[in-house]
Amino acid sequence: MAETAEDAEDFKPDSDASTSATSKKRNAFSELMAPKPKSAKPESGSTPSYHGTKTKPKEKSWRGNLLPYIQNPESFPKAVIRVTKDTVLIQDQYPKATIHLLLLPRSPKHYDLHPKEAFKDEAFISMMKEEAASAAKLAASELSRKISRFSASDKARNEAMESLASEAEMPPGRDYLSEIRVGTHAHPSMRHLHVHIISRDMHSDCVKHRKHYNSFNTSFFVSLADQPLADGDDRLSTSFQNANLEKDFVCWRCGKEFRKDKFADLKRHLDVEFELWKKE
Amino acid sequence: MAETAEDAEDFKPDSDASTSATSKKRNAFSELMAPKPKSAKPESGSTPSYHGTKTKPKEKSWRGNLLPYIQNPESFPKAVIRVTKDTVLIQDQYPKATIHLLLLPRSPKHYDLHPKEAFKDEAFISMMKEEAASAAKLAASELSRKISRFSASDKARNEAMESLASEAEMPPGRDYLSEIRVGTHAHPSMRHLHVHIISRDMHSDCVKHRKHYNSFNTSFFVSLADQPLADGDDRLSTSFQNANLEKDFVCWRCGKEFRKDKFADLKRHLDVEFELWKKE
DNA sequence: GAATCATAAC
DNA sequence: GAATCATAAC
Ligand SMILES: Nc1ncnc2c1ncn2[C@@H]1O[C@H](COP(=O)(O)O)[C@@H](O)[C@H]1O
Ligand SMILES: Nc1ncnc2c1ncn2[C@@H]1O[C@H](COP(=O)(O)O)[C@@H](O)[C@H]1O
Ligand SMILES: [Zn+2]
Ligand SMILES: [Zn+2]
Repeated sequence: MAETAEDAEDFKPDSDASTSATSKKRNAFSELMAPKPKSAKPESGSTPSYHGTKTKPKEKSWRGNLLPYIQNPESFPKAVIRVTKDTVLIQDQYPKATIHLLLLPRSPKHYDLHPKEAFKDEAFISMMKEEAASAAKLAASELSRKISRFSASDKARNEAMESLASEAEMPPGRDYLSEIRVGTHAHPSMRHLHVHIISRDMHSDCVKHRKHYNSFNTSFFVSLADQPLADGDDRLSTSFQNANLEKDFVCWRCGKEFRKDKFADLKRHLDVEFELWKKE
Repeated sequence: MAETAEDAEDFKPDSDASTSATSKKRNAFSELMAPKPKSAKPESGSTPSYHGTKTKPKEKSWRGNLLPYIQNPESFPKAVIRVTKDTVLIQDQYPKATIHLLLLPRSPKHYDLHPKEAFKDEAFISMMKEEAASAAKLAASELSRKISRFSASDKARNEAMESLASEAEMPPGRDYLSEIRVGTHAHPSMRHLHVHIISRDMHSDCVKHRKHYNSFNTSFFVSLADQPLADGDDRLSTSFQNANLEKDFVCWRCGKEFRKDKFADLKRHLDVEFELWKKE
């Protein structure tokens, strides 16, 4: 999420476009959540320059770090999950939950717009909702792959699976899709339009500070289903959103509250919740 | 480890004596590495007070947080692994590796001394080495319990185990004891004498900054076997030890170096090494 | 020792 | 956005 409304920015060169925050295996789809170690930089001059003139501060270059995935998805086989006519689906490089993907529209006409502007385009929001729905199904099945073995509600189904039962006679099993959330941050930090496809758990080493948690667990997180937002929607208020990031914490699972200066306590609580949640 | 040599300290009350940094199960021995959620404070006035007079700055009270384990081990059933005539063995509350225990001597005559002083006592160092050797075996067997299923060198042995072979016909298996290190920090932060019993991996969420890594992976970590140190041993030099904490990183497993301002890179590398190491 | 907060520099 | 470094306050 962006630092805090209307910030003036310096012109700074950027470092690497794609280092990873986690490790283990490598392999885009099958290893859905495993980030990557180093990897390529954007190939060409992907960041326009305005420096020299007085007013306009040059945009920080790291804000453009999602563009290479759009322009050159084949260069990021570990990160890119799917490319369709209209979108690129990637692994978030600093996943804030067990599953965390980003859906990027390929249309230059839209990818440079702020979500609230882009989603006014009816055909565009409609396309994005469809692509996101399909991405969410993918995320759900990957979540299932990761935690089904701990799941009580999947027990019967998994046993039927073992005994090679046919789909028709298999009990339904856990609804993983309901654990996947789809939406944008009210104040994105990364320039190119992206929709988060994320599991609810917030169990990740990459959740390191208050804003990480609150940006996904307050109204700062805007469901794609709510787009386009009506004029006057609270969520369009900058001060409202800045305040959301500074709020006390509320556990996504049980509603327990933690003072905003008790992030470490929240983290320990999330660890416990994660274990229980897997077992649901 | 201590902040940096000879520091002047303010008089401050302490908060909680025993919160935990990890989560999951609870159960001292069987769940060797699982820390604890809250737990008791020291019962009585365990911290002496000198305030009032001019020079001596009152010791920070958190430095006394290991004392309750010694004075009242039965109050910490999740943390305390073993109590013998001479020592208390506990889980480190912020484990810096897969296995991380602390061995605390019970003798008030020794537990307040700096390691370099205490270990001059021949009977004492001898006792501590024996207790530590036994604690290390315990740590090794717990390490085995945690990672043996990934281990190539344990494969044959584990299969023999499955088929209920007798110990005599079982292949030897991995030497976990060689993965356990035993020693003290050159400048401990916690007041009461404690010996670290720690697996080599440094794979832990609690390893959060440079000093965490370097205090266990430079000469700042003093093997118990090297005690008592000879007069004139480099490791008794404060400036030498302060410098150790500020050094570039060296991977414990492959020797790869990382600039000291690349801690995040080191962490990613340690994640990779951990996966490979488990599979040895 | 752990943890929160603020601040550069990428 | 991530990451390093310094600084209180416990
Ligand atoms: N180079 C990158 N590749 C992939 N994801 C990234 C990269 N840099 C940042 N991110 C993620 O992009 C998201 C941007 O968040 P926001 O702009 O607040 O919606 C965060 O979830 C980051 O973890
Ligand atoms: N309350 C506590 N209970 C158990 N271990 C602790 C506690 N506080 C700190 N520690 C550990 O004690 C060790 C002290 O390190 P040092 O004084 O540098 O040898 C570190 O490994 C800490 O994680
Ligand atoms: Zn909860
Ligand atoms: Zn290495």
